[in-house]
Amino acid sequence: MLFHFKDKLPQLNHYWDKYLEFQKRIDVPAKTVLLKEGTVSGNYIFLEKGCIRAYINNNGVEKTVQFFFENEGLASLESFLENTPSLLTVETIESSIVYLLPKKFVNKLMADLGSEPGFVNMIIKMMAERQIHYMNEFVSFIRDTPEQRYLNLLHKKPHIIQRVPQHYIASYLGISRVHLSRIKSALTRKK
Amino acid sequence: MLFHFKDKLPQLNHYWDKYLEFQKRIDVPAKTVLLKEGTVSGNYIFLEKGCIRAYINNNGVEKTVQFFFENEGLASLESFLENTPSLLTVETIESSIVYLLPKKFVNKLMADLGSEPGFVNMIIKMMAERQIHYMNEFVSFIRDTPEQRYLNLLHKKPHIIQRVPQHYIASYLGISRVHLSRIKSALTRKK
DNA sequence: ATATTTTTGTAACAAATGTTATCGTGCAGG
DNA sequence: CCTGCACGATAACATTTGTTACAAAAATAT
Repeated sequence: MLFHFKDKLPQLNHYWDKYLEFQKRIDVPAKTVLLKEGTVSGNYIFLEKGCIRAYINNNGVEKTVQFFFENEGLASLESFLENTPSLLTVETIESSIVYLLPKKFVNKLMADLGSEPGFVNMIIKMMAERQIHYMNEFVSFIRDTPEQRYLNLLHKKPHIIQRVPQHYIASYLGISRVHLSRIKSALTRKK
Repeated sequence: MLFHFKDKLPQLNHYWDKYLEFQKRIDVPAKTVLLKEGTVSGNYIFLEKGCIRAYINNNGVEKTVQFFFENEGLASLESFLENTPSLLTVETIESSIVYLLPKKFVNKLMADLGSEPGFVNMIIKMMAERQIHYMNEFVSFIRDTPEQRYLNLLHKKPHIIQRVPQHYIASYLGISRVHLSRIKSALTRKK
């Protein structure tokens, strides 16, 4: 659904640079919506500074699906590729600096680079990585208890826990914020 | 993680045919393990007849992740691409007829077809579809109650419910088989 | 046809998780 | 320096879901 991009292809920096002029650099406060659920994704979003979350709104209840930090890029893959309305809303958590690259330039870029040796393999590898990422998230949801999921996050992505407000993390873990509080206090008591 | 293959590329049937001789056709009874958790995936698996499930074993408890039916193919993408041990076990539900295509021929096939016009785009599109599939599964887990997930399955993939034993479906929905029974009886009472 | 295994339903109880409400803390904006 | 507001902890209670156990029905093997 969402995929990283720019940082995966450092050896093509000279290509990226050709597109820099088409990007719009914007400086936005916290809680700014960059892509709204129900609209068609028009930009590839690259995050220079700050912190973003993607969430799905289920009759008033927001369920966070993913977090993004410095030097990560994203697009709603489904919406981007198929011009369908996005299921997700993308919103800043902190005040952030982002670059927006309109879709038509992304398409041009893909066309330009299609013949570049190794480019296609890189794209495939990138996509495989994203797929494996979601597969693992999915399996973890099926297999692990919320406590285990919290501990996984703590060990594998401590920066998320340090930087993101706890109620967003709770919704990312699929639990209520009260329950996450309980899990945390149970863990400190165990130690 | 798992991806369909052969049925997506009918216009390349003459290519596939070149590889048919390398495939092994086997006829196996129900509950035959085709790929065991912890081993490296060595074959692309194509299902001619029957029914297969992929599951992950969590200290004795099996969690079903996906079902496959006639004319669907699969490989543990992660294990296949990266030669890592598979997280999943793949096992027949009914007695089935499957074709196994060893990985080295799949690799050869990819190399042979790499220059074929449109082939790469097709691969990318296929992978995007798989990614969107897992994304949707993932979102559904976060967003929907077990009852909603059951109803989704009932409406969108009724063949699964008709054909697969209920306790596998329960584990696919992420709930106990008792709870699925409760959901079903609650639904019939509502009607 | 009979025996055996698999699958399903249901009840009773236990554990996990959600909901609502309240309180305290810290931080951002006036 | 205040004053809200966002955030997090906790308690009490409600609901959901899991677990275990048992029985019946259905499928499969002998």
